[in-house]
Amino acid sequence: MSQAGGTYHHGDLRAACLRAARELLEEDGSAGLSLRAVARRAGVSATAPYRHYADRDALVSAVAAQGYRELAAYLAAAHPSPTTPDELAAVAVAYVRFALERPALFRVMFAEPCDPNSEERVAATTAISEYVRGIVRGAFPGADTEALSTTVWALVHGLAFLHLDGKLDTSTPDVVADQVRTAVHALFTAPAALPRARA
Amino acid sequence: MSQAGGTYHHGDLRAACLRAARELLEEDGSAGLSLRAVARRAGVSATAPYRHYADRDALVSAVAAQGYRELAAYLAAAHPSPTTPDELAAVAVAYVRFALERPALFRVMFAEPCDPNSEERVAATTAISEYVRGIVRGAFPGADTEALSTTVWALVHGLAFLHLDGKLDTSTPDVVADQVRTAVHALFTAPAALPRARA
DNA sequence: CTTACGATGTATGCAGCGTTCACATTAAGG
DNA sequence: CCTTAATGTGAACGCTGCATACATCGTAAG
Repeated sequence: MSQAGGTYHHGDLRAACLRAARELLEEDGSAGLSLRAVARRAGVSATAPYRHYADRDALVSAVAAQGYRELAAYLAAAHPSPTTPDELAAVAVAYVRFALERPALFRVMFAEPCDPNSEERVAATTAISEYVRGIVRGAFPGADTEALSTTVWALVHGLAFLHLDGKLDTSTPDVVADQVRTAVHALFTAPAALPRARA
Repeated sequence: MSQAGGTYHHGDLRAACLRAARELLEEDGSAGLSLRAVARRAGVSATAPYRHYADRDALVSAVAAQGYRELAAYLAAAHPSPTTPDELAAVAVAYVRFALERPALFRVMFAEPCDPNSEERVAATTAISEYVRGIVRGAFPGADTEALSTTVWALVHGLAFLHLDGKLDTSTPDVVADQVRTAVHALFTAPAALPRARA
């Protein structure tokens, strides 16, 4: 099944479309991600992808979901289970670096109106949300997990987007990393004050 | 000049296109923002807008720039020159509310690859950047203004985006406002620790 | 072995989009 | 009044997403 001769049936068009979409995304940005271009790259007729994706949005959602999974892996690789502020900052740096290394993908993941139709996409996003929550819970058992998770995720996410939009200095990766570390440390020098936050 | 009969020359097509674009954005989201739709709404031929905007991106940039100016005014209206954490939190709440009230516009402003070609757009963004810096400088004279500005803007910006993408609870405006206030206060209970941040 | 069937890919066609170009109309100034 | 530059029009090109009807193939029952 996985072996495709290449005559009429492709073999695994679904995966091939995803691959092609990722490539187009990196090459031409999200503007170049068209179903027809994907089909061309996969060496298949323009309408063939519709057998595997209901419409363009479905393909985009699949790409986004894959991006979420990769992001989770990327963060986990930065540090499996951070507890100290330094370790947490390392994960934050990884988050921003992920965004800057795959800007188009990151935009597809977050900057587009996310329809709650795609189960795959929703699952992937809640997974990363849980991941952040888990980290905060482990690192700051006394704090209001919910509020603190929101705060730290928002901070890191905002840093990623502002860098992506050129609103902050992105001259070198080191500069970026320092900005992120500074911001995260600013947050966690006052964990004791948080537990009183509203639910 | 401003009075247009309506015969052949429109009178102020440039402004009319902007208005139409804003309306389409609110009605159909950014997907519905097409040059042809703008032209139709302005009661003009499909190619007429090209006399005033080089291409679609130029129109979008103009819309974004207008959004930036409105955002600045919106924040200033929340509090002219905040100094206490509470006042600053009020501005932050306004920022997020702006995003949630005009989601499509906010996405156009930030979620799209911002080409540095549009002078108007760059000017508007640096203006708001300076605005944030000014607030931080006034509220926390002893801190590292640059780092702290980055941190607070990123936090608020991230909150806005996560809310926009449905990653946080947006059931009621009050819930949102509380989340924002909590996050901002978490930041500013530890201002004394910040001055040692790198430049 | 044959045959029918479901899954997969193709061909065609429609409407909408951004953009270009040649042309029409008009307001403004010498 | 007549020229000129600015502004709006119309047709046309290639691209897009998408729906529909058709072709091809693996497979499994008879």
